[in-house]
Amino acid sequence: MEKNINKYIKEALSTLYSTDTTNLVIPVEVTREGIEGDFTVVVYSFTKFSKKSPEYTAKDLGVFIKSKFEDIASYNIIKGFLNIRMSPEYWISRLNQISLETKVLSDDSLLNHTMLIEFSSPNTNKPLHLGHIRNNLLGDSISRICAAAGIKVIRVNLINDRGIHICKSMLSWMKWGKNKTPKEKGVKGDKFVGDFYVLFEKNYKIQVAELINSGKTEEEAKTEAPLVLEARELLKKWEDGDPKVLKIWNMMNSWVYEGFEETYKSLGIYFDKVYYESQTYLLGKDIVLKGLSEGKFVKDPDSSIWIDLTDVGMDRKILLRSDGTTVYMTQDIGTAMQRFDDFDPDKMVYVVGNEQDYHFKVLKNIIACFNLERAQKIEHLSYGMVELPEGKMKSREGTVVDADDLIDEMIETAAKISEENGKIHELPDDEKHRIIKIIALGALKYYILKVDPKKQMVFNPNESIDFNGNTGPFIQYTHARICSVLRNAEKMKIKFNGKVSAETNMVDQEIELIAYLTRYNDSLVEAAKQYDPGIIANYVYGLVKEYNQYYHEYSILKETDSKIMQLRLSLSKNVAQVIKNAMDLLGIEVPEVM
RNA sequence: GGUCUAGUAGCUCAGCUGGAUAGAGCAACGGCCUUCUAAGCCGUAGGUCACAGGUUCGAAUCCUGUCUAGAUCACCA
Repeated sequence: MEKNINKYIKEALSTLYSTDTTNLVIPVEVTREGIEGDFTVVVYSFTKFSKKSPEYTAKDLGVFIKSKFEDIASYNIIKGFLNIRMSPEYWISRLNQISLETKVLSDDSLLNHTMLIEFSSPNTNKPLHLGHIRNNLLGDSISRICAAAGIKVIRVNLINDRGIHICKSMLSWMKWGKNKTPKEKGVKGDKFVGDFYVLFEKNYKIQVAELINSGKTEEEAKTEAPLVLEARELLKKWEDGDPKVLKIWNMMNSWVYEGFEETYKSLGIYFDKVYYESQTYLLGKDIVLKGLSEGKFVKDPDSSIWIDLTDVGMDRKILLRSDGTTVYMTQDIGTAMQRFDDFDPDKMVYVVGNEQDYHFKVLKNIIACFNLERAQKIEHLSYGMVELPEGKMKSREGTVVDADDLIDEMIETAAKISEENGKIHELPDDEKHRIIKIIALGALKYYILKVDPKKQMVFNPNESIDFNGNTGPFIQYTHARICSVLRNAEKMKIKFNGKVSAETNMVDQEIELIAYLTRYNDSLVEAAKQYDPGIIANYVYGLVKEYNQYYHEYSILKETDSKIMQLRLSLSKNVAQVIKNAMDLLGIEVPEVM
């Protein structure tokens, strides 16, 4: 909050009541609407030092700081609340300071840290869907936020490129693919492979039904269906390194990666390093075997290997199957250790849905068996699922919202709205498309990122994402509008010297805007600490609302007092800059015309 | 059954490390474009902050219990 107020109150407390203020937290807030003042100190907790009523305590403090510090213009007291008004000179100097500031002042607890963050982590048998979009956007935005707060960020993707699910797609293609490639069929690579996965499931289901009809139980049918047996055989061949199988595997995966790459590109997402499960699962296996020999794990009579976590209130968890093949956890152990070796980060953050809370608890415990320090660096950024109004998305019921389709729809809507309301008609086509895409993605990203990551969120595909109100385009629009004003100022040969005179008359709204601008740093640091882009989204929305009211009420370019005009230009310029910076943290671009 | 999340306006969400009168947007209704971009601004209406206790000067916020919803506890990933 406001460091000066903090300091002043502490000085007042120690002088007036000889309070030891070293570890004291001073509750300073922004004064609420409708009450005179800029900051409010809640004094109830100080009555134990003053031995006086809240009102008298507030009065003591008010008198002290008013007489001692010239920043303080006035104060008033309502019950236990000391409302402080800062001097206009103070606010103007703050505004001029912002204009000069380029670097964000971060928190010591964040600087010089290295953070490795894993996000996206797709399977190679399905195209990306709405759930992945939330994951990707969160990972991207948090990476940006932490980097802006002074943390060294390494973005990592982990591709789940092996396992029975891949074999199903492969088998399906080998049987019914007629040797066709995505290019020949004109289909995006990940969709192409995904379709074969669906085809497999379809035929598998038919086989299961037939077996049940011929008298098998459901469980028997599911494990004995010829297709699933073939898929297992394929997996075995893959693990044995059969060159023919590996060739198909490589080919199909490369199709998928091409498709993913396209989706990442349209979302504006990138990684510093990509890990593949196929390259870490054996390392995980080695670590498990080592752990077994060191007595950390136990081997069952059927020779499956387990960790027993009943001491810490959890269950037994399997680490290696009885046939010696690896499970999901095995590779995650390997990947984690590999990354610690590769980058030695201070924090290792996993952006993974909350359905895997238990998995990461167990992972932490397993890593702790080998290296306690490393285990403590692991953090699971657990985010809530995206649900449809009817409930969970189910691929079987065809209710999955495809990522590419959603982006395309957003672009279509943005184009329509721009056609109706926008000012981009006279721009060249490619520029027009660029801006439409910025708006479409702005709407989508803001919609998803403004929600607290921890919370489950509902997405209704029938109601398109809004472009009015608390939305990305609304914020982008305000930026474009300010840019327009500044362009006009230039046309009118109005000079903006970048500095506001200390004698400028200000209205309350102007002070409020300055105060809002000064809070950008706090939001950034808070968002970085909590891994919550929603804090940034809320902040920038509030700023924009405030500015729009002001913009509506006061003219900038028609102002006759030149000092006031400089103030308004400075405010506008700073608001535009902060919008740009804040939206950048969300991975959203802001257009200068729209 | 155990564990973990969550429940705030018709809908989608803020607010939650206790502070003053619980906020936005959407949807509904009514105003404001010959005036810097109306994707905007102003107004009306909409609430037992799931419920019940407790803690205290003060509780949407903290604690306990209950109800509801979701997740998880696999030789799936």
